[in-house]
Amino acid sequence: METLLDIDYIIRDEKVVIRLFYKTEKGREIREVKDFEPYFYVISDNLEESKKEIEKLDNVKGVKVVRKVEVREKIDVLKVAVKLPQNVPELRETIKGFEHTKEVREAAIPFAERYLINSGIVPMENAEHLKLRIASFDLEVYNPGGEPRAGQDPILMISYADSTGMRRVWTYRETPGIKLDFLNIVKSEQEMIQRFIQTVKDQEIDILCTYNGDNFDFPYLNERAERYKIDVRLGIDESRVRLGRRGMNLGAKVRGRPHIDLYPICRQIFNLSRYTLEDVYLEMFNEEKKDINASEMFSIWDTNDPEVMREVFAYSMSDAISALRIGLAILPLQYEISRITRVPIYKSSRSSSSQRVEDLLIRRAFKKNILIPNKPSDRIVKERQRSSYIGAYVVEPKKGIHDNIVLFDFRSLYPSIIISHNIDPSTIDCSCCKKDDAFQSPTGHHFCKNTKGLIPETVGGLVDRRIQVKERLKKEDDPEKKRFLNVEQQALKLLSNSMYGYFAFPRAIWYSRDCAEAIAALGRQYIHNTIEAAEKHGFDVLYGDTDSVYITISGEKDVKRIIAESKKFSSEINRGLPGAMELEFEGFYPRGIFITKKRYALMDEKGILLVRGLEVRRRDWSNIAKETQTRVLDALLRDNDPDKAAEIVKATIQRIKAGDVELKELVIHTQITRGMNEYIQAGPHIIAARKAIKKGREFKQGDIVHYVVTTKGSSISDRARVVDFVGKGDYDANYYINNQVLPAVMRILEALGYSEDELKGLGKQMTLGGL
DNA sequence: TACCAGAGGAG
DNA sequence: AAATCCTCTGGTA
Repeated sequence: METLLDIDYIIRDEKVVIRLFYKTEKGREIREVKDFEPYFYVISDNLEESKKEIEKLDNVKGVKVVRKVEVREKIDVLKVAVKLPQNVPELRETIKGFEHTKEVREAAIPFAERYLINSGIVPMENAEHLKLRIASFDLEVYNPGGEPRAGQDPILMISYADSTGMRRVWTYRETPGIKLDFLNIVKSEQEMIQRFIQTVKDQEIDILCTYNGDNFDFPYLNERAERYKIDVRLGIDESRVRLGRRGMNLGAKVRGRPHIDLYPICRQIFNLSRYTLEDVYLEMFNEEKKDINASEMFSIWDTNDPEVMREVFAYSMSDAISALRIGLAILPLQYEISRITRVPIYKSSRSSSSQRVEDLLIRRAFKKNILIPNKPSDRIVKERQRSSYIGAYVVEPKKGIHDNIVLFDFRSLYPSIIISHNIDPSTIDCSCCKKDDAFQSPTGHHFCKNTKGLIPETVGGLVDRRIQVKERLKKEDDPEKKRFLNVEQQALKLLSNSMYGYFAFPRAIWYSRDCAEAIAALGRQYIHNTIEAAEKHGFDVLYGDTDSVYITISGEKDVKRIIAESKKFSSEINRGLPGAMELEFEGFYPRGIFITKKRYALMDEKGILLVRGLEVRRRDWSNIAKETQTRVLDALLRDNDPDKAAEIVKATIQRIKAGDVELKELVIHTQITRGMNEYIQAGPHIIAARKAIKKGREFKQGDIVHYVVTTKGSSISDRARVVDFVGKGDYDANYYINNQVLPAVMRILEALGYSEDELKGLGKQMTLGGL
């Protein structure tokens, strides 16, 4: 048994050698492949001439005519084998200029990846059975000037935790009287770094986890190590950690011992207000983790108070332990994505959803002998960005409270449309099929009924496999195996749900606006028809969005009858649907309130509140407003008690006025979505961030600003401050009453049919304190 | 008051 | 570096 952890290539004696980094039952193994040549394809309008011309070029090892699939035809192209991977880009440019060349293809696939595609090897296979050794580490650094500068501020501690149970904090400060079994005091920063590196090797670690290691820990470690002329040789082949560019950010690569940065993964899979290690830990395990404000690290270190130092060492240790625990929880899904897309985990763990879909499609295309299209040029991308199309349909809700609500939705609507209608760039408007009825082609395009497209086949594969996994899941009793199967079905769902968005993504290789548009149009037809049928059936349609419909029978008190009628209805609809499609009875809600499109709340039979779109779901509203809104919803939906709701609002306003609301209830979290200088209109979060920058804090695109509206300043933006610079009690009570709590609760009361005057009175009265 | 930029959610 | 649909806020004229 073995698992492929990483792959690369080296040049030895002017020959290219692929290296496969395996973990086997016996340990680590680097296997070499020496007979795999770099190659690419040339489409030519004169194969003979092109072949002769290309054969004369330096570094070309062979040219042969091969048959490949292009869109829906088989065509002959030239396969050009070359000496070294670096010859590919050179030769591509030369050959592009040749008279008969129409296009050069597959000349931008990285060589090691090319081997992986062609060999069909599945990375991370058996990863769970081989008991991989996982470690995590974390640095604490000196930071007297606010943000630490690696050029001058030393690393103070390195914490380390691994799956064999080893725990360490290395430091070089003697603190008398402290005995902690994980604490290891060494002579210098240099020795600390060396101990860490040696431990990773001695422990034979397979995967290294960090929390933000790409952009902090590894770059910092590298720079500090460089000062001492130490090489951070953590690679299995004794190579250094390499910092590569990944778009705007860095990526720290450890050869053969994949480094997984958990921070970007957490940002991708969780939707939180903050993404500190503490917040993510709380979200995942519902446990508080020890936290020390990083900006205080230097003063703590300088003071060297034994009691405080003990806390800091414990905190440092908890960082590594938490990161390890998060890693162990998150890695199985990452393994699975790596296996399904067949991409090494270092890359797949850092991939966007469009990249993953594309990786999968490229591998499927190779299997089907399809010639892979080139990436679109920037000019084409810009052109594609200009065009838009009509997407999903949203039903105007029947506003207010309703009882006995049934929810139907189409199971995986878009994937099932892609499969059922064979939607693919290569099947669109084929000449072998006739244009069908309007339902089949609402955008005027039709899709081939004879030949399955690459994308429908791929989505079909994912969906079928998911059905099988779910079947196995049902029969499985072993909880561990159940977990693996559940992760597998999650990964399959993730990928099949990304396919529609991929079609409309301007940088996609298999971009097709027409396909995206057709999928959306068909989606609208299915939901429209369902709504129409529901109304004909005597249901009241309360709301619907994209693939869902909320219905009830107004005046009907008999819940059993409503549910029975609903089930009858869905099976009736399903009889008329194509194979892969299904309308599901999703749930029953005794009570609910619809405010506007995409904003509503439901209470289920267990009394659990389900809220969509309202302020309580948004990170850019304060907790005080969100909490109050939740309590008001609860009073209305559970207790049917508007007076109680009003009391809640009054009490909250009193608290705000009294000035004793905690800052953390008042913080508003808003992301910086563009460059700090690109704003035409800067909102409060940008103004707050600019003020913090003047005080030495760093803010960049992608960061979330955590701010409070204080009393100092004229406009709201003027009054907004980053929370770390706000003193206790320094908040603008009027803002939190009039711009946070009241709007959030009024919206709900308004939908209940309170007259505007009543509400104004309520609001005004409350604002003025005439309670 | 009307409009726009900006943010973030739903599905 | 997935799409569109939609609501709402705060700034500006």
